[in-house]
Amino acid sequence: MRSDCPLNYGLEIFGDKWTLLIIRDLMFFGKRYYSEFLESAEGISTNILADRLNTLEQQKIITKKKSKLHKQKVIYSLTQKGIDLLPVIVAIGLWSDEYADNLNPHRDIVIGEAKRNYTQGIKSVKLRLQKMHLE
Amino acid sequence: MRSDCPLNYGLEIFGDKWTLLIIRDLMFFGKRYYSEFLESAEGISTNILADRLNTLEQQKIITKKKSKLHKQKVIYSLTQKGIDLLPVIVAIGLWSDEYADNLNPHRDIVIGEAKRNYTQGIKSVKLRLQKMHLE
DNA sequence: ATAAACCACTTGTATTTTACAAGTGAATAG
DNA sequence: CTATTCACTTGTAAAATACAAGTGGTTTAT
Repeated sequence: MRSDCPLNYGLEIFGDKWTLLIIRDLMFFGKRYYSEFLESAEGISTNILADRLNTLEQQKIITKKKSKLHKQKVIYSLTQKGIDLLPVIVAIGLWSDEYADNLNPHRDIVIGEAKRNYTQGIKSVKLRLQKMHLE
Repeated sequence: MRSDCPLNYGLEIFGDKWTLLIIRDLMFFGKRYYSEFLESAEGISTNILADRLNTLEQQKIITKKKSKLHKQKVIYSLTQKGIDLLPVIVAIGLWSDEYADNLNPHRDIVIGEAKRNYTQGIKSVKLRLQKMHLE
């Protein structure tokens, strides 16, 4: 670790161009399989995806388990630590909504209530996520 | 741009291990000079710092101007777009407070009121920042 | 039963980014 | 006039990323 600054702690884990996109896919788009992450618009490559999934598992932000129905499929899920990244993703999304043009508005994902004061929105989406990712 | 996702917009600009640390230094530690950013604990190298400062200026997140008192010094300041990154930094900080050990608590920077619902905290720090960075 | 396709990766290599050390030129201090 | 400060730039080695191809089990189709 480079310092004891909390911002730095986060950045050392997900300070890159891909990690939070994987979290987003788990969080908002309900993706769970390796192949599903590959389909996302940004076009992550296979080795980078494998690397990030491993790091996220080590950091206990996601868990990995084999599907019992399809033995060759691996199911990735968010842990509580992962779900708690929601405010980070929301904050970035709202900032981008404000300053970028021609984006698919973040509002559609976070829902209107969250715009002004998104604490409540975060709580409700969190609850939904906690139920959703049991399998 | 890799996609029209708002999260991705943000990540393409500050999705790395250094950019938000520079914003933090401007925002919380009142740093304004190139040499001051170099002094931070994480140890950014000179070429990376120069590169990030340029990108941030292009993105209109910071402005650059020569000091009138010291002609060899350059003053960096946050624009409104930069100040509005506060919620992102706060969100990362609070997450880290929750999940990392032995960190210098983010609370000390964001102040107690911000913990539960940091919207108000964000507003007050924002106001201070807007006044502070006029020169 | 066998072949084809699927799935989650791994491997190899070229390209890009980062880290580290040193250097530059203008400005200021002694 | 000399030394130091300041904001960088440059060169190069090391690391990370991108792209293409391959691997080894698993499931599907015939």
